[in-house]
Amino acid sequence: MSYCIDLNPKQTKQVWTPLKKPPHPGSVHILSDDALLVLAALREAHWKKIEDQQRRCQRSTDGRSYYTQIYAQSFKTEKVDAGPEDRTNLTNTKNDPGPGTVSQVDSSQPHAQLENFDGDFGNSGTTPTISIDLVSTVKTEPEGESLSSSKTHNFKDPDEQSGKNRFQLQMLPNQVQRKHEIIVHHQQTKGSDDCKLRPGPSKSDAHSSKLTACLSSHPPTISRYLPSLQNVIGDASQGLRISTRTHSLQVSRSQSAEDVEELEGHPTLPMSRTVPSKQNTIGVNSGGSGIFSGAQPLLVSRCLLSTEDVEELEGHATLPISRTVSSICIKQNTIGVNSGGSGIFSGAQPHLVSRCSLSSEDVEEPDGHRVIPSVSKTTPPLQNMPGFVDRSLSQGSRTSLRTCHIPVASDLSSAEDTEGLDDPAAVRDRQQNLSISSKMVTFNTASECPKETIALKLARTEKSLPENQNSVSKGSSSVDVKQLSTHAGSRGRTHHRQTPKPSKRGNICSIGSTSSDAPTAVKKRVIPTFHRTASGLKEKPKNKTGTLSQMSIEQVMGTNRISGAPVPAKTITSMSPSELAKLQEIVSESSEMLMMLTYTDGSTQLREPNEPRKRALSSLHEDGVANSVLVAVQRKAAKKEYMFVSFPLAGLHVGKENASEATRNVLLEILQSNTRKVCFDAQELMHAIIINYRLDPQSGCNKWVIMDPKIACWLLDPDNPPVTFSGMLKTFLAGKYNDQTPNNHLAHLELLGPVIGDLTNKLQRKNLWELFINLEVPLIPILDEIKDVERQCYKKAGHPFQITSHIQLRQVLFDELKLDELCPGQKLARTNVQNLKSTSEMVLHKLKDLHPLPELVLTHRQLVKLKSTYLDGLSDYVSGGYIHTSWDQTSAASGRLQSSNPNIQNIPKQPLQVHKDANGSVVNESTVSSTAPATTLWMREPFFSHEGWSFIAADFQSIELRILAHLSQDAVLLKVFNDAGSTDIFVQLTCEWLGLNLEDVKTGDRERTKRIVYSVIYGVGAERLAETLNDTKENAKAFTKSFLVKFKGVNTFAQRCISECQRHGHVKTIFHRHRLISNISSQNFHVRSHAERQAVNFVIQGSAADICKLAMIHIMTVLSERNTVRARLLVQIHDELLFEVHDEDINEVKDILKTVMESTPTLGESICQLKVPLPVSLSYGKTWGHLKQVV
DNA sequence: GATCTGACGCTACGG
DNA sequence: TCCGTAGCGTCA
Repeated sequence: MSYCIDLNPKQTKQVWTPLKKPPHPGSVHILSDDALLVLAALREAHWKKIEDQQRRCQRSTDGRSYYTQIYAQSFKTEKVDAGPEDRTNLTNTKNDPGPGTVSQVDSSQPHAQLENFDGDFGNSGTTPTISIDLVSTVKTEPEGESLSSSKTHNFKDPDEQSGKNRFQLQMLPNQVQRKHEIIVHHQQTKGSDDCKLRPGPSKSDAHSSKLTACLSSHPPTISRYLPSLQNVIGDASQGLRISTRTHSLQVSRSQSAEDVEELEGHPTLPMSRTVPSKQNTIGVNSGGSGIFSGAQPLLVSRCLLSTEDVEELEGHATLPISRTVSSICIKQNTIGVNSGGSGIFSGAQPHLVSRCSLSSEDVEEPDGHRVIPSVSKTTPPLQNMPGFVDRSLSQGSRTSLRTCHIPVASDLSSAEDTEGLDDPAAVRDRQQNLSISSKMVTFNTASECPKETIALKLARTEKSLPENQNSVSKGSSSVDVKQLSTHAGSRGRTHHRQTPKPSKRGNICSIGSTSSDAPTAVKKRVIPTFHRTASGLKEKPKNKTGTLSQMSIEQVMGTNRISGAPVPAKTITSMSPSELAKLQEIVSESSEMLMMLTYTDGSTQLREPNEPRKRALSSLHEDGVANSVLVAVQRKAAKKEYMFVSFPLAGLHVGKENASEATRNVLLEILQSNTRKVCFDAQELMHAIIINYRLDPQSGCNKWVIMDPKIACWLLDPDNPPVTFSGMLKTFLAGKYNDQTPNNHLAHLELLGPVIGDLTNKLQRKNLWELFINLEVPLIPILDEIKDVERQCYKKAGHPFQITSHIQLRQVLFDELKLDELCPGQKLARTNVQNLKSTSEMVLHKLKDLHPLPELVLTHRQLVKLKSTYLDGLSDYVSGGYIHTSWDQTSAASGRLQSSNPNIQNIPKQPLQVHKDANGSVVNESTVSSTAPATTLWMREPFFSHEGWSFIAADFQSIELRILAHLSQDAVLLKVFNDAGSTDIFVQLTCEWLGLNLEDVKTGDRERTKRIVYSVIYGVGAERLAETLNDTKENAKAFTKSFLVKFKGVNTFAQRCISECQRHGHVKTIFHRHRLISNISSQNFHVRSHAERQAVNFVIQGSAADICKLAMIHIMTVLSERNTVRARLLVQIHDELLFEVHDEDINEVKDILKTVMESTPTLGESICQLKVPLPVSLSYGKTWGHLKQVV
C-alpha cells in the first residue's frame, strides 16, 4: 500500500495537529510535525503495552484499530481554546483524565480547525484510511536536498513536478506483521512560517533564526518542542555535531532487515557475537546479562540486517540486523546495536536511537564556516551547541584540520598498525571522523582529590593535559599520525582489529587468581590522556620537544644492571638507630626499589610464588605464609649498587605486640615515596604489608604505586597472562635473563629492574604505557579493599565461598549459620519468582545484629558494585579521555530520557565510606566509631571539566512533590511550597522525624526521607515501609496514616487517578502523555493494585518528565540565542541538567539557568501553569563529584 | 567440555 | 503490595 497526498498549497489545507480535534481521516491532507512526532512518541511508548494488552485482553491484533481507538478517545473531550478557568489540572475535568487544557494556536500557523471528526479513525469515508498509528520513521531533508537521493522516493505523487512547499506522506507496509512505516519527507521552503523540523545544528542561517522565533512566539506545546528536543539530545549525547547541517533526521525506526550493503570502506563480517560499539566498529552490546557481561566480544564491522523498509540515507548503507534488537546506536561513525534489559536480545522492539547517523561524508561546510574537526582542551566542543559560532575561526587560529587535538594515549592499539598513513586524504578523513566525535563528559585523570579519596584516581598529574595535547598536536609527528590512523582509521581498510570489551575476569587485579581464560582477542582499551612518571607523581616534564609519554618512560627507565654477587640482606629489626637513619637517607635518594615477598617455606614471589594454595592461604589468614618483605634499594649515587633490607612480616602481631615505630616508618617511607618501585604481583605484597603491619587508610595505602611486571605482561598479551616469574621471563623476555639460580633470592630480585625496563619499552611501543601506569597500577590498592572484606567473610563463614553468588550466600546464611532461625519474630523477605529466602539488602540489614557476616556482605556488595559497574564498567567506555553515552528517547514509558552504554544517570551521587579498624581491616559501619578513619569513594569525581571551564548543575527541587501539590491541590502541600521562606521539604520532614535541627540534617538522611515520602505517596505497604524505617509494622502503618492525614489531598488525588484510569483505560500527564494501564480492572488483587500504583506514579513522574524536557529545550534555545555565552549541555539526569560553562561566563549562565528554568512552568501559560513555584538549585565546580551549592 | 542464552537477584540512579 | 530505569554476576 502506498498512499500519497497532494499538498498543493493552492488547495485548502487540512492540517491535523494534536491540539486540534482530529479531522476525519478522509479529510487529512497534512499531518503537522507535531502530530507526526506525537504519534511516533506515543506509539513507541505504548508499543509493549499494546502487545501486552492485546495478549491479555484478547483484543484484535490489529494495533492500528487499537491505537486509533485510544487516540480518538483522547481527543473526544478535548476543548480547543479553553478559557483560563478551564486551564486546570486533570482533576478538574470530569470526563477526561487529561488536563483539559490545550495551547493557543497561532493563527499564523497553517493549522485549521477541522470539522466532521467522528472520533473514530476507523470510520473513514471513501478515502483510504491513514494508519497514523504506525508511524515509526520520520525523515526530514534540508532545503535543497533532492528527494530522489533517498531510496524512500518510490511513491507516486501526481504533483511531484510542480510542487515545492508540500508534505509528502508515504506509508509502506512492512512484511512484518503490524510494523509499518510512514516516512515523511519534509521539503523545507523559504519563507514558511511554520516551525520546521530542523535537525541541523547550524543556527547561523536564516532558518535557524526563524526556528528560534517560532519557538519563542508559539505556544510551547511539548509536541512542538519535540523536534528541538531531538536536537538537544543529539547535542548532549551523541556529539556528532559540527557546524554544519545534518542531512537527515531519523527519529526512530523499527525493523529487522535482511539485506545490507557495506559501508564504504567497511568490509562485511559476520556477526558471530554481540559486541559493544566502539569507534569505527559496528557491534552489538549485550545488555549486561549473559556471557558478554564479562566475555570478549568480537568486532564486527557490519551487522547482518534485513528489511525492505529500511531505506538508505544518502551516503549511508543500510545495515541489516539479523536478529531483533531493541536499539541501534550510531556514534562516532560507529553503529552499534544495543539490546535492552536482561539478555542480549530481550528487547523486542528495535528502533534507532536519536539522530546520529552521520558519516564524514555528510559533513559539509556551510558558507562562511569551516568544519572544526575536533575539540581541544581550550576550546571545548561548542560546535555541538546550536547557534555556536566559533569566533576563533574567524581569527584564523584554528582553521586547520591538522591542528585538531589528538589525545596522546587515545588509542592503545598497536603502533605498528599504521596502514593508510601515506595517504593524506585518508588521514584527513580519519581526522574528520575523529572530529565528529564530540566530547560529552571528561573522564577525570588529573584532578586533585581529597586525601582520603581513592575513588578513581587514575592519575595525579596536574595541568599536564593541555601541554601534553599541544605538544602532540603541534608536533604532528609520525607518532601522532599513527595514532590518528589507528584511532579513527576505518575507511579503505581491509581488515579490522578486534576491539573487545575488556574482560572482567581477565583483569590481573581480580581477586583470587589470575585468569586463565582471559580475553581471546587483542585488547584495545582507550584510556584518558595523562601521564605520570614513576619517579615523581607531580613532576612536570620540561622537555618541550618530546611527548610526555616518552619522557615518562625515560624517567622511569634509568640504567639497570644485574649486579654480581649481591650483598646479603639486612633485617630491619637488627639495625641500630644510626643505621636506620642512614637507610632512610638512602631510601629518600634512591632511584629504584625492587620488592618481593618471601614465604615461610623459603620460597619467594619470584620463585614459584603463585601456587594457588599459597595465595589462598595468604588471602585467608592474617599470618598466612608470607615471611618478610625483601627490598632492594638502588642507591642513586651508585646506580649499580643495591642495598637489601628485609622487613619481617610473620609473627609481627602474634609474638611481640607490634613492629617498632621506626621499622614501620621506614617501610611506609618506601611505599609512599615517588621512587619507582617494582614488584611481581604487587597486590599480594600490599595485602601482606597492610595486614601484618595493621595499617590504616590514613597511612595512604591507596596511593602506593608499585609497578607490576605481571600486569604489564598481561596487558601485552591478555590471553596468556604470566603465572610465575620464571614463566614470564621465558615467555615475554625470550630467555634474555638467566634465571638459573634457584636459591639466590637476591639475584632474582635484582632481575626486576631490567625486566620492568624491558617491559616498559614494550608497553610504550604498544601504546599501553598510559593504561598500565595510570589505570592498572592505581587499581591494585583499591582491589585490596575488596579482598580484605572477602577474607573477613570467609573467616566469619568458616570457609571460602562465592560471596557474589546469592545461592551460596543463602546456603551459608540460612543453612549453615541458620540466622533466620535466630529471629523468629521477623518475617524475612523472599525472592519474587522462586520464593526463596532472599539475601537482599533489606534482609541482610535485619540479620546484621545476629552475625557479622551480613554486614560484611553488604560492604562487599557495595565495593564490588562500584568496581564492576563504575570502575571497570566506565573504563570500558572511556575513549580518548571522554565518555560518550547513548540517549534513548523512547524506552521509558514514563516519558523520561534514558541513558545507556554507559548509563550516566545512575552513577552514585553519594560517596561510599569504607571504614577500617585499627588493624586496617574493613569494618561494619554500625560497629565503627564515628571517629574511625574512612576511605571515601566518589564515583562522580573522575569527571572533570576542561581547563578554564566548570560544571554547573541545575536541578529542580523536589519536582514530583511539587507536581503532586499542583495536581492534588492539597492545601498543606501548596502552602509549604508557596511559602517562599520555607526550606527544603525533605529536610523539614527529616527534622521532624529525627528530631534534629535543620543544620544537622545530613545529605544521606535527607535522601532517605525523600525515598520514604515517595514510597508512601505511591502506596508502599506497611511491611516494606517498616523495613525501610527500621521500625515495626504498626508504627509504619501509623506513619503512613498520619502522613496521608496531614496531606489529605494526596490520597484524594490518587483515588481520582485510579478512577479515571478505570474509566478510560489510560492515564495522562499534564502534557497529555498517555500510558495504558491495562490491568487497572483486573480481578486479581495484586495485579490490580500494581496497576493502580502505576497509574498514580505515571501521572506525576510523566508530568515531571515533560516539564524537565521542556526546560531542557527552553534553556538550550535561550543559550543558543546568546551566542556569546560559552556553555554546553552535557547530561540530563531527569530533573537535573549538567552544563559545562566557561569560567568567564559562569555568573551569566547561572542567571540564565535559574531564570529560564524556573520560568518553565509558566512558559506555556495554557499548558502547565503550576500552582506552585518550581525553584531550581544550582551548584558548580571543577569535578562532578564536588559541586558547590550556589546560595 | 566449551560456549551461549535467558532468568533471576541484586544494586545503583531518579522521583 | 512504591514507581520508573540500566547494568552486573550467577546459574542452569
